[in-house]
Amino acid sequence: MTVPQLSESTEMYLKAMAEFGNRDVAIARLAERLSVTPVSANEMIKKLGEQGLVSHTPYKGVNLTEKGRNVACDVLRRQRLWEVFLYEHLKIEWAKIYELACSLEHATAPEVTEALAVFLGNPKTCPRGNPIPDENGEFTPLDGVILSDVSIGETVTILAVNATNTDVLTYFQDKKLLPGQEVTLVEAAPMQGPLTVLVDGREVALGLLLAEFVLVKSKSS
Amino acid sequence: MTVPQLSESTEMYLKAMAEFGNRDVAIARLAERLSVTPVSANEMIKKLGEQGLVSHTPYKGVNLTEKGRNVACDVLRRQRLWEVFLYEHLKIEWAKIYELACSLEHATAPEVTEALAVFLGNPKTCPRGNPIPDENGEFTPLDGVILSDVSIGETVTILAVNATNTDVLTYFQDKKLLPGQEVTLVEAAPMQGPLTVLVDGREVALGLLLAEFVLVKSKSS
DNA sequence: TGAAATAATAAGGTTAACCATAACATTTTA
DNA sequence: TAAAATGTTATGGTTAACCTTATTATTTCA
Repeated sequence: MTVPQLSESTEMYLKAMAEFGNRDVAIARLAERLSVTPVSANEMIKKLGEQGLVSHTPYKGVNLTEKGRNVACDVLRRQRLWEVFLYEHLKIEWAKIYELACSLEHATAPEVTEALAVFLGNPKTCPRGNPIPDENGEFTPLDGVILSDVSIGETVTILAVNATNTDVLTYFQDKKLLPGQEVTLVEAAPMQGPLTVLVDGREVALGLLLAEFVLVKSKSS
Repeated sequence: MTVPQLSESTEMYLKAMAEFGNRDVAIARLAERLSVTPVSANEMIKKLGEQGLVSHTPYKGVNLTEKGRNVACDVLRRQRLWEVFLYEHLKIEWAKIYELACSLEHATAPEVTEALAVFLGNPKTCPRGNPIPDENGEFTPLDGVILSDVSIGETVTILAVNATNTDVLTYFQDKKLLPGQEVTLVEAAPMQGPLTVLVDGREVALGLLLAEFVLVKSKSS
């Protein structure tokens, strides 16, 4: 009790936008991601705009303002620190930590965030591979490409898995598509068909939408 | 996100009632404790009654039903486990842990609660001295008396400090009135005047309302 | 026992964050 | 370039948990 200056809902909108990257996002995409109707998202974006947290260009999309981005980075920091704790210390299943950490993040006072960071040894990345912003909101974005942009035959290492939905994460977990894992792109079916990748000696078919969640690093680069 | 079946508000009402002990509590007391108006508390109690969580006898008070008590014990378990974590592992100041743990408790899924208990080594008491219910909601109530019931000259050990307000807790912390501490009752001023207790070689004056928060164990018993 | 204190209820209001439906505006694309 | 798709706004509605200001009921105690 008595943590939030900004509502949980506000934090979720800002975090979702940050996860989309530093670019204009269609309100409809945001709405999808947050499981609300586009109308609701529109209302909310209007309020966030009035608070100077986002800027919305009609028919173009929304993006975070600097103020909004600062808040978002703080939320991401809390989220990802809790992910580390749940995974490393509580031994909770990889696929579940995103959702569980998400609940905790909104209930976390700054004091707890910083003490947690110290306890965890100021980790740089979360178990899903994403960088953890430092106390000033700074972090080095991952340098990688999405799996669907890799060429056939190439072998790459997974840097991060950016899904947030537990079912999707469970699928990645089952297929061993986890950060650090080496995968080889075997085939890309035509007409937006699935990619076939070789993971740990086994072939896995991945729809393009799923493949977009996977950020990889070429062995060469 | 996606933790609560019962609202945070519901959990707070039930927890507060559990903290009052297994007895009828005046709705006005509850309202005070939760910082809401008696009218609001009445409305809420009515709803909780409809859900079978509490039973209210007009002009007598409210108490938890068995169902309500089970929920409350679960909330207390989460609360107190987080207190242990914040105090023992994150090294957060004793006086602040109640409030910080309170925020976290409502965002904690059963899975996290149990993993946390294991991580902490299934502690039996929280840093404020209160027992932590086990996963079935069972716990042994403390066997002690409140400080204001101790006789003059007696030396006792503090079992628990039941305050929940951070300012009050800070006061106890400053005066070293913490679980495990030995204190001697020196004087009880007349007309509901303060108690004077000897703590760690220093005399401390404690209003009766404050003294009621302190549960102690006689050296003899 | 009757007045004061306390408790309960009634009535009407607020806020945040949703929802649906419908109308209107702009952009994309065939 | 017009129709389809997408995005925006308008309108009105819901829910939970609060609030205030009465009014009414019960209990306590002088």
